[in-house]
Amino acid sequence: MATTATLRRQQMLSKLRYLSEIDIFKDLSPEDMNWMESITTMTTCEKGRVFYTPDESGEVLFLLKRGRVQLYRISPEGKKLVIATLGPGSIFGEMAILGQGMYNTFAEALEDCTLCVMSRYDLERVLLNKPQVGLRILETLGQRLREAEARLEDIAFKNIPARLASLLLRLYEEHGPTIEGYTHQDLAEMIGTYRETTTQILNEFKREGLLSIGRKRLELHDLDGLRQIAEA
Amino acid sequence: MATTATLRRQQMLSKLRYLSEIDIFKDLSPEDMNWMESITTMTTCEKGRVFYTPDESGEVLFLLKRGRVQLYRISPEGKKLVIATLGPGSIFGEMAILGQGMYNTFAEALEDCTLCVMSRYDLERVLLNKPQVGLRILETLGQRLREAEARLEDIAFKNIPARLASLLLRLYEEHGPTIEGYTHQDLAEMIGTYRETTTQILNEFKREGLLSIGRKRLELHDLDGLRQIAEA
DNA sequence: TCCCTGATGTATAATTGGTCACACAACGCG
DNA sequence: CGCGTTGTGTGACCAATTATACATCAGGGA
Repeated sequence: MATTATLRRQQMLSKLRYLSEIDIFKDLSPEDMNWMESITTMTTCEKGRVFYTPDESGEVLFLLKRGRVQLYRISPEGKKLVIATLGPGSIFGEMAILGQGMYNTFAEALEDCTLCVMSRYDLERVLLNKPQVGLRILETLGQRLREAEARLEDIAFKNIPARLASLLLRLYEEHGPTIEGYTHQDLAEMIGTYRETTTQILNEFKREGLLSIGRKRLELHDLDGLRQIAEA
Repeated sequence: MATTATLRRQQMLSKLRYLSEIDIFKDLSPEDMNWMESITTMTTCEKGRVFYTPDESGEVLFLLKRGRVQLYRISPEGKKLVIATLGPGSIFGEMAILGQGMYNTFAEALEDCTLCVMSRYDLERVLLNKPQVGLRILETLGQRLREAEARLEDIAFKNIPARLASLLLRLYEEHGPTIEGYTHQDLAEMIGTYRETTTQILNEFKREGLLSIGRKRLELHDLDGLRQIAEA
């Protein structure tokens, strides 16, 4: 039954991921789209650029059209924790609608990105005129809330191996069995631990035949084994 | 500067708390309100009742009119983690709009509650017809997201004393310097640790003159001291 | 090619916090 | 008032992680 639960969870995550791809504006008419175009500013942002930091106060909403973005926080000691990794179709800076910036949060482009920027005021106008858009936003917000709460549970209940296994399974959903482009450091920041610890656990996993390791490259072999570890 | 940051945070939390009191429907006309009444089911729920469990599949949205509700999850080992404590005006089960239940989550009435229940379908109708309502919901959802992410940060970066101090400061915002009605067990569940550990730390705090302890009762004396501990 | 830098491997001490096992105190109810 | 239940206090022990300190390795650019 443990396995059933995990399976169900995997399916759920797939679905969520799918939902995140939904275009917020997909059910607007062409004229409405034109209107939207006219009030939003479209910008691009090269890979690696940190385009939002806690001190900038701009009350804006970002719509990610292309590329991937990482939101993270930095502890007083300089430790980094990745809060969310967002793909095309995502909305963030939603807190703008609360009249609050993304307190404490940095946003960094993981790839070259295209994004729309809206002011709080314009957002409100759009929402009042095009309720469907509100529904879509509600969906993506709800998704992020669920992910955040799930991670809260993970980090509170699970030990590091379980968290790492969870993470690998999530990455599997996105990338398939070959996960490239992440350093141990990156992985560590996503589960809130040390790079050294991550290396240790990965090697344990390797010893158990769950995966094989290359430079910035992981190959998952035994998904069920990982799922079992992720349970604890 | 550490103190400044904390102060800013406290103010922020106050504001959030205030926002959470907003009535979702406050800018509807009386006729609209009647319409709302007609499509929602109003129920009451006595203190202590667990009125939502993970196995019930009902795709519903709850609107809390009166009382307080606690959302929590239970680990496979039976450990409990409080995800959120909600007051009047809160919305939950929002995941209904995603076509997903509150996976894994229990909802329990901390006090006698009055709540409205809506189906997913009705919710959509309301949102499309009354965009202001969508805005309000977006606000409260955003607030919960922010709280969840803040807790994620806490639990990832801070040690138990810091988390406990944080919690006490949050409770201070709600109850003032005298915090009653919480057992050590309750506090432990909110920060994701053991009752024994909580007792230990509380006594340390007492020794340092930060607070005094009674049965189900805490009296905060040195807020700045607590803030300082909460930083780490 | 050589060197520099980023990435990975490992070992070790120091702590924290989890876990178990009780003793005791306060309250509430018959 | 006595007793069971619930809340609190503490100690011992131990496993998991932190934190620190290097060694090594791979790849890319000068």
